[in-house]
Amino acid sequence: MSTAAKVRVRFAPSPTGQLHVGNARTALFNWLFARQAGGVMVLRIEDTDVARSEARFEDQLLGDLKWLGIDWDEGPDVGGPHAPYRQSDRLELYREHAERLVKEGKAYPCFCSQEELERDRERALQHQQPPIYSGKCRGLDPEESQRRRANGEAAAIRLRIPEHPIRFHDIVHGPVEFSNEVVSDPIILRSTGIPVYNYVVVVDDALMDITHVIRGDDHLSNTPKQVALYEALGWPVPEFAHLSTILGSDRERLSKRHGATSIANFREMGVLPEALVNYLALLGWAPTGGTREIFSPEELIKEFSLQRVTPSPAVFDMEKLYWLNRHYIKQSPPERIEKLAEPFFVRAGMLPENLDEHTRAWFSKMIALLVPSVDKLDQLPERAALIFRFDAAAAVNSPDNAEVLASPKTADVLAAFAAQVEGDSSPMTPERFKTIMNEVKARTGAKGKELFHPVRVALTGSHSGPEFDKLIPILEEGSQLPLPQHVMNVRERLAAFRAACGK
RNA sequence: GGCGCUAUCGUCUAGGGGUUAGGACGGAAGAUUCUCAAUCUUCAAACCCGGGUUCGAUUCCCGGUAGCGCUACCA
Repeated sequence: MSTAAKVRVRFAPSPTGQLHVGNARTALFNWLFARQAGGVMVLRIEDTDVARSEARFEDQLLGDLKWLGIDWDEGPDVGGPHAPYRQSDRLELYREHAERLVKEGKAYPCFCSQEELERDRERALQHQQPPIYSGKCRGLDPEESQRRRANGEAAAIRLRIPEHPIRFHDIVHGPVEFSNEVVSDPIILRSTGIPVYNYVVVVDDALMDITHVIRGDDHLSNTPKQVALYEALGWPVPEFAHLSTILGSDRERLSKRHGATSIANFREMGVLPEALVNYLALLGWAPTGGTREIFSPEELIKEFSLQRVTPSPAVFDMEKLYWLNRHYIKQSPPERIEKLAEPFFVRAGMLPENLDEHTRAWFSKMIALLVPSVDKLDQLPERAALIFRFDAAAAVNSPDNAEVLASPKTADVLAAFAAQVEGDSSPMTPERFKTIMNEVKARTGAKGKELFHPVRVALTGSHSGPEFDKLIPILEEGSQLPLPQHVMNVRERLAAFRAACGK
């Protein structure tokens, strides 16, 4: 291939379901490669499997890719010089080239019935032989075949596999060689006239001038057939790059069984797209030196290299994704996180549909308080339970609090704290809280944990939690806001807690 | 069954004929804080097995094993 040839890659998903992380990673590597080379990214929809393809999946697919920040220069939605970009719209093309191959003697009609083939196959398997096509119709006289077809006899079209080993180059695996003995003449056009995937993909890739085929390594074993097809069709063979499989923690192919696997799942969990992109890039690829982990999409475009892609399969590690997600959440402008987090709170019944100015300002403070402790945005409402769902009775009865509540100083501390709070109706500010605590400390002699833990339990229901300095204003201001769920302020909490203790 | 691909800490990986085999996630410990989270510091943790080549293999070659994939008128 000449170096002047413009890089053209394609991502060719089937619209049969959600975009899976494995495919997303393939799309990403294609995109990174294209953008780095200043090449063209093509999106092609492989919808020849009519039974499983659905239009709504195609829309989702495009949406998921866009969400990840992956764009394309040619595709079903934007068109392009090689349109159409949906295989179902290209059927005529496939038939045309198949007939051409037959005419040139590079392919031939096969009249074997499916039952017959199935029998052969089973027999071969029983005798522990490779179940390859017998070649029965290979030697049929072309004119005779032509006549039978003209008479309406159903025939599939098979490619004649050459009598020599098939070699090709793979950027991540190096040179690959397959013996032709094991690649029996594949069917390219079914007797129904519907073309077969391995054929279609070659016609499309060739006609779309794809220079680099970057895809999952489940296609590696299909590649010899495809190479034979390119050669039979008289088209240049592209470069290949077969990406390893992504596995689950049990080293089995990643599936729904392993939890979140679709891009939509991650989006709904509150994983940021740049975190997912960064993580996916690191699955199977590492930069020179191998020590850097954080990459923006722009940096990935600069650094990425197919030559540095590992051939070995990688286990998807949710913890590392979370680490990156935490990183990007902290890096983000707070307004962005607030905006993304808002729906989670609305859904949890903690926020109204539309926030007024005061509520928004308050919400912003709360997010700042909660955000350091979450892996993903959907954990925010549960972290906010200490603000929205204070339950005095549960606090009193919780085994986690038993030790604190049984501690000798606790009763004194709480009594002194209550006396201070109740003896003064001025607003509860962090400063006032501090003053009160100092007073309680002086009166009871308690300090450190024995001072703070009882108060913490009484006000939040737990002996662990965020700093009071930040928490108190959120409680106080929250209690003034018209929220779907009332936020109890310090006085309310204390009263409820003491009442619960009394029982 | 055949063919193919793969094999470095638990995980993602760097490296490579002689190295203290590096980084990151996670784990552990410590610092900090009333506590949790965050943050910082430190620690533990790996070359699948067997042959060969070689003065020397984790690295190169062969075999084994294991995992995965393909073996369709699926994609």
